[in-house]
Amino acid sequence: MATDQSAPERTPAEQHGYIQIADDLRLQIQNGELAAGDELPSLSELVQKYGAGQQTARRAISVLQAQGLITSSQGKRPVVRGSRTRVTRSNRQHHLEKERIRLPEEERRVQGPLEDTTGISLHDATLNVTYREVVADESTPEFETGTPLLRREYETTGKRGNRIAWSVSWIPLAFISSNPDLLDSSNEPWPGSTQHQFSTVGIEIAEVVDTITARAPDTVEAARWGMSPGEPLLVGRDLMRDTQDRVVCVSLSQYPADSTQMEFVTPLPKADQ
Amino acid sequence: MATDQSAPERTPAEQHGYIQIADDLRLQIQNGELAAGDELPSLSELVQKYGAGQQTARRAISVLQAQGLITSSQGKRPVVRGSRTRVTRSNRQHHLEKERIRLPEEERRVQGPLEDTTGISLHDATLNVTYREVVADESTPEFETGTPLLRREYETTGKRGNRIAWSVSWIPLAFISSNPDLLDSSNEPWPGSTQHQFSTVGIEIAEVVDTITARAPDTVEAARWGMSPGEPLLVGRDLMRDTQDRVVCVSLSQYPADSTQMEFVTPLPKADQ
DNA sequence: GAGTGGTCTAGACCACACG
DNA sequence: GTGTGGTCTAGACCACTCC
Repeated sequence: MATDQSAPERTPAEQHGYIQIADDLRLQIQNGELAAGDELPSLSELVQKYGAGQQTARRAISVLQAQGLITSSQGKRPVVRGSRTRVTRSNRQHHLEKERIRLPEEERRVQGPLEDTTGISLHDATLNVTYREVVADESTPEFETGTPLLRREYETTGKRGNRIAWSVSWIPLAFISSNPDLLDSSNEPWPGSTQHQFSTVGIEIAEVVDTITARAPDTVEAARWGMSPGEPLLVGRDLMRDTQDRVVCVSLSQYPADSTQMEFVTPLPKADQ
Repeated sequence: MATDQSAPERTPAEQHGYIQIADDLRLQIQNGELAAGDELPSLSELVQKYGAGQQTARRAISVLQAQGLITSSQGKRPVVRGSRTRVTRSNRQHHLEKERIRLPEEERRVQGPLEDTTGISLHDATLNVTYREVVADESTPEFETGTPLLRREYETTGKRGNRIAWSVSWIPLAFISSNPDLLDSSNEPWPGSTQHQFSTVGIEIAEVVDTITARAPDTVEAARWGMSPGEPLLVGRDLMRDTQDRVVCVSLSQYPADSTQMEFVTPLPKADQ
């Protein structure tokens, strides 16, 4: 009976063979029986141990990979993934940038925005900036459709062309056209933050709203970031409001979740006595 | 030649058949040629169109599923997933809770923390609270190992037993043992927030730090939340500091990324003139 | 060269949806 | 009952790693 499905292993709780194998291995990983860096059993060992076909064992492995618990590559046994150290991206930065606005340019340059947000020094990375004039459409619902915008795209890539950081921002041209320097991408990296750029046209930022969510990357995105399967992409959409309560800048940024964490500090006013 | 791999379709750019099929369909989805709710071609149609084996076509479908672009179920063709509306979880809440502390109990009860954070009314949901006394270990690195803690677990489930919200928090017993009501889970849901609970023992919260990341759920988690494949889990770790700069509470919370977004508002101090 | 995972084909049975 | 996806087996070639 070549295709007899009623294998003796099957229990009502664990309906499918590949899930049973995957769960068994998963528990070993979560228990610590298999520690980070350890090798998993080879496919043929799994086939023998669980009495399953090779494709079933393969599928179990691919489930664990999708859950981000293991990595696997050709010619080598699958390996238990360790937790990577994450770069912290904090909203404390918003405050620091505001304080730095009034420093002279030399001091503002000391540590640029790239180091701040990525923790990576410029020696190993290339920043690529693209400015383009566009009009607001459904991708920028915060602005009325048709509003002329400056679209600035920042991509930081590592030595091997892998993406390290990426963001886009949109600013209504009307707010910044009074300072032509702001429209010229050859002035990047600007010594200071977006907040400082706004200060040169008399706009003061009063509030930043960050909205965070996450999603699975598609094939192209995963390849660009060098992400391993099972690793989500953190997606942030930020919005800056000025002291007149106008939305002056919207930005979209992405980070691989296994190497990034976002931190938000909320100071609470002291209770009045 | 049954196992001849050099199919005419293969180009150097698209090395593998299943990736080629998946990418082709992905582009159709991202272009809008296939809109949310539309059915994908059936497996046999894909087999015919791409001249591939059925398993290859299946694999392409499973890639799209892992990317969160489609849903698929037995007996029906795969369907393009629409973007779900997300519940916003905001740090504005931290401020609001602080203001509510001094209201009389009846007014505090008007809208409970559950509605605030989940947007779901209590009629459709069940809140399950578990209190336990534990000691600090490696899961609570913010406290010295061995410190006695109160561990409070909150699970909100929907009508069909599906998890809607979940969090755990740890509080050093020394801070709250002076008010025995705080140690008794039958007082839940407490009329007001954790901030209010601390106010009953003379502790005022000065700062909340939220740290956000994301990861793929494992089999059990995905089943508990009723998450579809390819949907990441947002994980938050929050920390409350009091006016004496002591860490008084640590909590861990999880949400399905496709139905949740986190919002953080950072007000910036006005520049002094 | 042996071990091992990655991809692919061919063929089968089962479970579910829909008319 | 027919269509359709979900699971499984058996067998094959390829690509990579390591000795």
